[in-house]
Amino acid sequence: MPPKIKTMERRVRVRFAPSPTGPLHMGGVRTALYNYLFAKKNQGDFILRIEDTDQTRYVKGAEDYILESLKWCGFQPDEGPENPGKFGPYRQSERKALYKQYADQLVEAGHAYYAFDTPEELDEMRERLKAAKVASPQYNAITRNSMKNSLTLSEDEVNRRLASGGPYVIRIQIPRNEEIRFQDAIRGWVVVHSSNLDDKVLFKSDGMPTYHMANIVDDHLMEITHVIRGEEWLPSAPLHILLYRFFGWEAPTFAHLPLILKPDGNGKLSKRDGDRLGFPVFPLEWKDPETGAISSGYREKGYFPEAFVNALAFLGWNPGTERELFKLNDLVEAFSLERVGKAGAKYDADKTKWYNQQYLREKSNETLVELLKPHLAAKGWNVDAVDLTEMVDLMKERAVFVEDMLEGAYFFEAPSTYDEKTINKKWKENTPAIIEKLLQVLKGLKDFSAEEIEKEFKAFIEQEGLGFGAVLPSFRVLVTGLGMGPSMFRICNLLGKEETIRRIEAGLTKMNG
RNA sequence: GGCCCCUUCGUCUAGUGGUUAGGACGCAAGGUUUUCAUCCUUGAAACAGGAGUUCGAUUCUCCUAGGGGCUGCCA
Repeated sequence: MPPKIKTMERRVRVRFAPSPTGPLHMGGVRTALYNYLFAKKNQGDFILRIEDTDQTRYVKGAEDYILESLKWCGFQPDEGPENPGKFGPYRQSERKALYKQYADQLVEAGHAYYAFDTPEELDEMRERLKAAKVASPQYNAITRNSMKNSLTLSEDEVNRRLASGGPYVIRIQIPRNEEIRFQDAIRGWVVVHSSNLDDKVLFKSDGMPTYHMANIVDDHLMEITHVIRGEEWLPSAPLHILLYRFFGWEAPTFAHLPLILKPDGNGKLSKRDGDRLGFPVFPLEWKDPETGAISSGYREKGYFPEAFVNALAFLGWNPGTERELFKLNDLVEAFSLERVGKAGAKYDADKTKWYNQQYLREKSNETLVELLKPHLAAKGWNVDAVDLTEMVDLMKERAVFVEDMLEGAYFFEAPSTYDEKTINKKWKENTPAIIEKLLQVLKGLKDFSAEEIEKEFKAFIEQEGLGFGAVLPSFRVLVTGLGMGPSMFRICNLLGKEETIRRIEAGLTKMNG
């Protein structure tokens, strides 16, 4: 036998398919991230498709929010509503006309049927089954026989109802007794018996397809090769497999991602968690158009996108090495679906802060100055007199966020209060006299460099027979108002001789008074 | 309730049929530092439980427990 000819590998195409029902939360961002990483790793396409088939849940601004979030994170779709490829349109609402024929096709083939039951009748059926202690009350192979549909009604009646223009839905007809199996890229074989599936609505009475229908049709038409989505979709994957089979289409590879869980109690992290847990669940700040309520975002909280993305990537995936710091392009290189875990991961907000600290320290002083400037401007400080590069160099080691460097307020204005704890502990009876002497030493300095100040300071305390602890804290608090901070000598140098002396004199006066 | 998925330090995780079960965050101690932070060193901290397979199971199988998801004309 000749060897099997290996067909040309299809170009990898993945999609991120959020519904615009509000801001995208971090779980959604991670799903988008993994899709992007997988696509880029395999030289494929990352597609954004807006799943807005539920017109009642549409939220204004949500789509823009999604786009902006992806942009902030650094992974933008190769095709999407904003930059259509040849598979458009990329909003399902704009593809509406397309779906009906596929639903009809299924009806004709005997894989789907019309159903006319009202919502009340459906409720009633579920209640009845519940009362009868049926394990899973659902519209299925058993119950559909006692409902109003094209399987139970006469052909005439069905035609009459359809012709009347009255509401109807199209439901899939799940086969009675068969095992549906598929191989998930993350979980291996998943097997479900068809008797556990229900006759899901494929086509709604408002003329829109449901997610199940639209997602299969669009993934096929858009030539999606891999469906990478959250684990919450796992239970409906068999339904999707069945649909591919009924249409006679090749199913894409499925990969169901583990969920991101709340760090406290239990359950998956959800939009509703907002700021309740002490950290944002959204990439960007979101203002609810209805209530005006604001939910904080990582961007506005001062997180770097690379820190946010790095932290997200490591929630459920790891490279198998001990390296922790990966920027987006590093992630692309290292990523593989095989290394995605199966179990849900509790989100650790502290770890994200740590990532932020790492990335902050990695940035150049010049970059940090630029990032800090808007914050300084907001404070209304005159920053011209201060060497900001030096200031940032002093402050960055102790900062997690750019904004933390604002602790160095004393570079721009003399302290108005003095840290009480330091005063109580360090300001002794003889302190004014010591500071007075120190002041004279400083006044006598020609060279006000940090090195020179340090040298003279040390000589001074030695001569006086004092320890650092007896002088420096008081010195610091007079100049900066604080009991802690970076090198005093560098601070003085940065402030300049004149300003340093002025502050000490002012402080001495204040303390004596 | 039913169905499906999952289970290594507090958290994120690496790992192998025979390892001192490794790393990171966090925590604690010590060192450096005038101080805080940084940095360095050290430490405490895990294979859910029970059977089975095996010379040997954290690793393979089954059961139990626990956790999670789904159970809509929502996605």
